[in-house]
Amino acid sequence: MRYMSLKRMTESTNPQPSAGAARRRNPDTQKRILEATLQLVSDRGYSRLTIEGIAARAGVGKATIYRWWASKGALVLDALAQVFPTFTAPDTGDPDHDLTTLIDSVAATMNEGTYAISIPQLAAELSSDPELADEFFVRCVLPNRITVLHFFDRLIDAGTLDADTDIEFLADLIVSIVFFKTLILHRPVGTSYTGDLANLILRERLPRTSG
Amino acid sequence: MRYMSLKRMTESTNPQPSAGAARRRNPDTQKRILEATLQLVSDRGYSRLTIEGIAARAGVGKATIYRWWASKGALVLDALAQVFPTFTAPDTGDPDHDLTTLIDSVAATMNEGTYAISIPQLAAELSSDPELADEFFVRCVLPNRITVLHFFDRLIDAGTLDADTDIEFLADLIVSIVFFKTLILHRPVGTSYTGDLANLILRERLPRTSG
Amino acid sequence: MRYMSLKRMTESTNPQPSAGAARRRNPDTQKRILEATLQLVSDRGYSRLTIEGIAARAGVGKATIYRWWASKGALVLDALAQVFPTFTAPDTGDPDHDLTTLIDSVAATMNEGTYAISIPQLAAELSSDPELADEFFVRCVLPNRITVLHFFDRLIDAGTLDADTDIEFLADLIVSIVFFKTLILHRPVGTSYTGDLANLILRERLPRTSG
Amino acid sequence: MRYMSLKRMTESTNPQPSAGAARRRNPDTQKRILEATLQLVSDRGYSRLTIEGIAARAGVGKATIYRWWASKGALVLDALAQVFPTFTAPDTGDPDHDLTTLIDSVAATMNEGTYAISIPQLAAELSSDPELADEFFVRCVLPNRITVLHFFDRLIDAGTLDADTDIEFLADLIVSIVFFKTLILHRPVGTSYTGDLANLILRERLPRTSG
DNA sequence: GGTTAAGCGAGACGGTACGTCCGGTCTTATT
DNA sequence: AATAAGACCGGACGTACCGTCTCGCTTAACC
Repeated sequence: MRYMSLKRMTESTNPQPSAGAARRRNPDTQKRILEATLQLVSDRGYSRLTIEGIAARAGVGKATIYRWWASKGALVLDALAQVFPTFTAPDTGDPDHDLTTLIDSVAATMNEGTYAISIPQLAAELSSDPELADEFFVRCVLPNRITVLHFFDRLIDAGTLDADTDIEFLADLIVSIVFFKTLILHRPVGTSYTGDLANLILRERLPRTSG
Repeated sequence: MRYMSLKRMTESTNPQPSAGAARRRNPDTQKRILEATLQLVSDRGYSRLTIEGIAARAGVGKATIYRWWASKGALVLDALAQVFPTFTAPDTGDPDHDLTTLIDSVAATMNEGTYAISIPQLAAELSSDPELADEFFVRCVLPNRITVLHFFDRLIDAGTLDADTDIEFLADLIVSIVFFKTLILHRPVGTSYTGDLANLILRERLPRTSG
Repeated sequence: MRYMSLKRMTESTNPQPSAGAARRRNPDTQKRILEATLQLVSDRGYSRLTIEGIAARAGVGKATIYRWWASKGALVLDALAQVFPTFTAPDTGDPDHDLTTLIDSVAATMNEGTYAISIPQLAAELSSDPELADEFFVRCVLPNRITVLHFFDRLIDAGTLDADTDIEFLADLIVSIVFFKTLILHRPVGTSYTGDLANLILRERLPRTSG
Repeated sequence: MRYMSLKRMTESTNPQPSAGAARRRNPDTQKRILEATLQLVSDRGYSRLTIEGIAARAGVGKATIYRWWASKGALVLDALAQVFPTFTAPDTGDPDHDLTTLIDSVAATMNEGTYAISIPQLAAELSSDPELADEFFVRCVLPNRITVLHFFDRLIDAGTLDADTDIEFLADLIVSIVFFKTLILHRPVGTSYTGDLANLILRERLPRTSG
């Protein structure tokens, strides 16, 4: 294995609500809360989200929410994680096509309304709550990161990439740039950009200006 | 000029408080408010910042703050912009040294307490307030981006980089990765990482694993 | 009989929990609940008493309490009634001594911590719940009132009081003044006051100022 | 002066809201709050009164109520004190008539809806809040007690009562019995009862049964 | 140099949401 | 079948800040 530096692969500490005596939660109630949360976070964004609003929308007492989630951040994270996609990398034999498709699917996710609105604000929350950050990493980031690393593994096996290529760097590279472009700069990542990235990775060639 | 795609170089809309009849503002009062804001944002972070707290700390009425700034975001941005550094690129003739120094200074800024705490939360705010985002870009990002682009200009003039290199891509690349590593993943950007980036830019060589 | 205007001598409606099918109640459980109630009402007073607190202290489910008592008032009343004293009037042949002893024992009860704390607050509850008021009357007031009336009967038989004395008025007089002094004004009823009352009753002589 | 044992004649500590810097209250707001409080306490009784309900009815923020009153009890007391009557004793020369009129007016007040509902519950509150009890005494009880004592003074001057009669006892007697009969037992104090009391006071004659 | 409009501190105010407590009902598992 | 445990909805609690709004006071600008 080439990427076992995934040391943060802690098991999820998530909705197990502390107590030893296995409190019995009502699955229907939980579902209604998570759905209401997703609805409202899409509609209004994380910062205008209120626990009262969620409770009202879900037809639930506020205390029920506080019983099972420690904070607004934990609730939103849980709700997002339920629906956050896990992409799969195609394997057509054409590395250029496969890689651009993979990058596009990452970019598409970042651009999707719900995530575009909620992730920057959630990221702000995570930056002051390491436990929550870990949970986000484990539940949303890690599965996809593994997909990407497996993909590069395949390229190495096929001889497209050198065996000693730092594929974790490549994963970071893709995610950083796509994250920054879409969520911070709010600029679309178009096909030309995707091609530049693929070119950089497959042929170690930095992009040139068209002019 | 190779990077005149800086089309967002709008003039600052900032503390001009709309009104036509030149209001007489007390510079001392403004200073106390901005200082109090910086203090508190460093101590507690953006989200726990309150206008009341700033007013109290500055010994100022709340209305005075509302008179001059449209929102908490505008105030914090203004306060940060007063102290946000403008890096300068060294020019020793050794491209590797100059470039790693430049990247290090960007990374150092991102790691400094005040910015590490406030920028992710401010970024969240910016993502739902385009005008504020523009102002941030113009006052904090643009000057440094110009520095970086000038630096790459020099490398082109010296023949270190090809004349048609997409230096805007290079600037994005550095900022994206440093931003992501430090502010999102909270991982330090050490010398090895800096070297990898310099290597990639100066020699178009992706990093390899040590093992 | 001289005082059969006790028309409110309704039978207790109390802890018969309505239902037809003779529920088998666990006597130990009931006892633990009543004891916890008494404890807590003494410690914290009626208004800071909570059903949850009682259930926790008694090691009992809340539903068990609701099953057997209709309200917090009914529960507290039941608990108090278990321990509320029934005084006995002495019969030494000295009317002054016997009467002052009797009044003192009423006053002493009113001053006892548990009752001093709980009775005013219970009285407030009774004033908006006639059924509960009736129960309180029958279980706590009536037995003692009968004792007092019997006592006055004896004084009439002994010729100390006229045969047509309105002994219900006398009973009201004693209770009213002692209740008001101790529970409303929080002023002790000392021996001088007790003597004044005895003097008024036995010799129809209003008290004079000492000076 | 025959009754200067009114030692509790402390000056009101009431709505002077602590701070030295004389916070400026809006009289209109205060009036709306007090009116809403009176309305609701008459309608629903003290215990079903909520601060939220008062705020809503008065069109006021909850915080405004909490700013000026320390507790529900203090607010209700303030509201009641605004409208609590101050009786005047008639002086026709006929002591029997004057005294029965005076007692009747006390009884009538106790029977009036608003007071009948709120006073027992307020009394319960007072029994665990000595400061509030003092304020109630000073603002509602004391003025009327002085009236009663002045009345008995006149009777002494007129020779109707002995000069050394303990008129404070007489005042207690009237209030105790009327309070107890009306507010605790919820029994009306009719003309026959009033007459008995007057007879007891003016002629030192305990009542006899009619039969 | 006196007037006057502004900036300003202080903080009252109507609101919204917070996070907590408890009431009273209902479900599940245990005894 | 009664119980303990406790989840659940709902309503109110008392608090923190929001952004707006008077108040007087001070101070600079223009008569």
